[in-house]
Amino acid sequence: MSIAHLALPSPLRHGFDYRLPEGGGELPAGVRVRAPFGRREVIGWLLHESAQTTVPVAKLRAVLAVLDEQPALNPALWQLALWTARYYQHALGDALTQMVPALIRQGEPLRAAPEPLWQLTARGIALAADGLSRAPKQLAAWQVLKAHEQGLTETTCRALAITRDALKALNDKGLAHCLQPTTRDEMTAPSWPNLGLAQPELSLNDEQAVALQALTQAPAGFCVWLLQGVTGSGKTEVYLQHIAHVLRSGRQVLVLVPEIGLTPQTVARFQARFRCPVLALHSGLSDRERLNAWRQAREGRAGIVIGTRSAVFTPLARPGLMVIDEEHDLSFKQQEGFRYHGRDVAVRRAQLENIPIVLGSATPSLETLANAQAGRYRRLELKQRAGGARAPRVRCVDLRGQVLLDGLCAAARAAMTETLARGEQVLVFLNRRGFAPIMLCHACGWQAGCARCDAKPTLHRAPMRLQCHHCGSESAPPRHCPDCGSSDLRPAGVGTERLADALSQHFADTPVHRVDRDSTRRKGSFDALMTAIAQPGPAILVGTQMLAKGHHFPNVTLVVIPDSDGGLFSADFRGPERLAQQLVQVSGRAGRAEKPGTVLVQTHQPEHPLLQQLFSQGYDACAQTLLHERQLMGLPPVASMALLRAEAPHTEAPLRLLSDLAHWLREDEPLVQAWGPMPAPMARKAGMHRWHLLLKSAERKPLHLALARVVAWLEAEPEARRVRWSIDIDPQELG
DNA sequence: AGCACGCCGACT
DNA sequence: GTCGGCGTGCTC
Repeated sequence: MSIAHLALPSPLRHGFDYRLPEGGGELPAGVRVRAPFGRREVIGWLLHESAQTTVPVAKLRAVLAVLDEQPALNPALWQLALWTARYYQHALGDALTQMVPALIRQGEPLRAAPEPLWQLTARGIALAADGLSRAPKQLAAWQVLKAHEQGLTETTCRALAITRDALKALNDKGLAHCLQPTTRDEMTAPSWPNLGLAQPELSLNDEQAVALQALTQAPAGFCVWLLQGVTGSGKTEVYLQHIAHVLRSGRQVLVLVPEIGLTPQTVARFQARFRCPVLALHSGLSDRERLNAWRQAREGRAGIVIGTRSAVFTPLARPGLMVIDEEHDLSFKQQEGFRYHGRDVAVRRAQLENIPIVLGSATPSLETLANAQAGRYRRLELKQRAGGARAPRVRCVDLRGQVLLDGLCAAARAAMTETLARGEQVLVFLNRRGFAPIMLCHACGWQAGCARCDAKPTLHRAPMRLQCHHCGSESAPPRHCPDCGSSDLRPAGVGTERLADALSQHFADTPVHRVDRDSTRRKGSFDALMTAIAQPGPAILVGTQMLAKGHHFPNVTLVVIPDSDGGLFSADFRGPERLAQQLVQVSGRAGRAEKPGTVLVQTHQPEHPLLQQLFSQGYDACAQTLLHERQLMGLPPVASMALLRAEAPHTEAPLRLLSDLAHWLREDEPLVQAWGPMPAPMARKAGMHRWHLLLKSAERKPLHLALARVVAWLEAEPEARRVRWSIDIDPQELG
């Protein structure tokens, strides 16, 4: 009897054995099968076939159907799936499920039914270039079809920004026609045989040219590059020219960007440059569109795939290069469930596919810097701002003893007034949305608290609500203090909403734009704001994180950071690193060639060594100090770390579980240090009591061996079933 | 994770 | 009387 070992969509971390119908021949690993599982039917993945099983024969059920002839994932991606599940201690079946589009895990065929092909007719080929000069859309379509004599499918046409209307118009004029489907093998040839650039390349400065030269002249095969370029140094132009090089060799390129970076502008920049299909995998795609994109990438029809974290698993028929833009960005780490790090998975993938990968950032993570220093990554630096722009001037303002009005001191207000008077723009970066972070009673000191979390709900004004940003609960603010009955309840502290209100009163003639999750919730409102901001003339932008990433505001010449102290004393050992990155990234939003920017940092700790060093010597020096500190404390990236989280409605069960585990580890695993259990930074969240146990080891291997034992223990332990536990490998935030 | 089974409060 | 709350247990 033939036994199939399957990975099934379930959080259970082991395979399941099934009987396989006889006479099917040897099946390759990685094909999808349909199988009964409990009371339902699921789609699983064949891990391997075998002649025997440890499962009692009576329990075995039969595979219902084999869905694929060929594996869905090529050998490199299949190996990547196995590696990723093992590395992050996650159930393989669940990991595989998250690696493919929803419709693939629901059993849709791997490949689309053959589509009709669009081609130019003989008349279309003979047409002179000015024949369609009055129909720009048709002209563009005609040009693309002319460049692809072998024909293009409708899906590919769409990816090339050709509308159906344009095709129809060309068809009506007898310039193009649609051929009925034939059997074709799209896996073999690129759809962009002669890559033409739709737009000329920008000229490079010396540093950029050196970097590009290094990238393009390197021997083929796996290599990790760190492209470290200060904001405005033209990293993207280096990527684009490197990508052109790879596309010309007929290979495909995968670009990962942070969640906030996948904007229509980013995609447009790629589409404007290359005459090859550019796919954007963004959250707005329907399941069907996502499947189409996946197939196009997998069959080699897409030249460039741009996406966020999960795009790292997009199969490519002819991979040639991966680019991870803003590699330090937190959004590359999935923060729940399958907690993989998109950048680290990408590096492993590049190794398995044997292709180069470029990690780009102005403020590389300490992990990446350490890898570069150890010689594992090759480092390229861009220190000049393109076009001769100067780096912004940074001023620290000592807040001690100063009177603050809506969170701003007199010096900050004066600087803003001057800047606006010159007709320039000001950006105020505040990482707290809402009106005020606290509501308190002026008579007795009572503070509003969240019923379900150890957090203070934020007061929002429009509409007037108390909102907990941690569990999402909302309530109407009380009119009287529940403790003393006083009606003198006051908002304390400043959020973006309050700051924007105050500034529009103070600078009554200046438009004030607020950019945060609340003001950009509606679709398209972010783009509208960006358009408004791009107008010349004085303006004030007040915003959170959102403003710190990706976008450059050429009219902004003053950046004000009202509160930089939070990150200096964070519970998280990565707090200082994140603060340094954030300050540098925000500063980079300001100024351009003829108008250098100023950054004004308000702080109660002007002599704090981190700020001192960051502003006098720059990010690299600061990163060196932080790395040295990590070394002394035995923290990542010098050591390996994993975080065990446990939570339950009452505090005892998770605490006891982690205590037992810590005790057991201390006895049995001398190479692993266990810190805790300790209450999570927010010990109660959404009604759950949360505990952490931090595991650390000088070497990765003993930590992973110990974790495998921990998982086995947790899965067998009946006590653990009443606790929600999870494992976070290389935790990025201890929240 | 699903999806069942199973045993206790407020409704037709 | 039963509709449904979520605790507990199982999935080859």
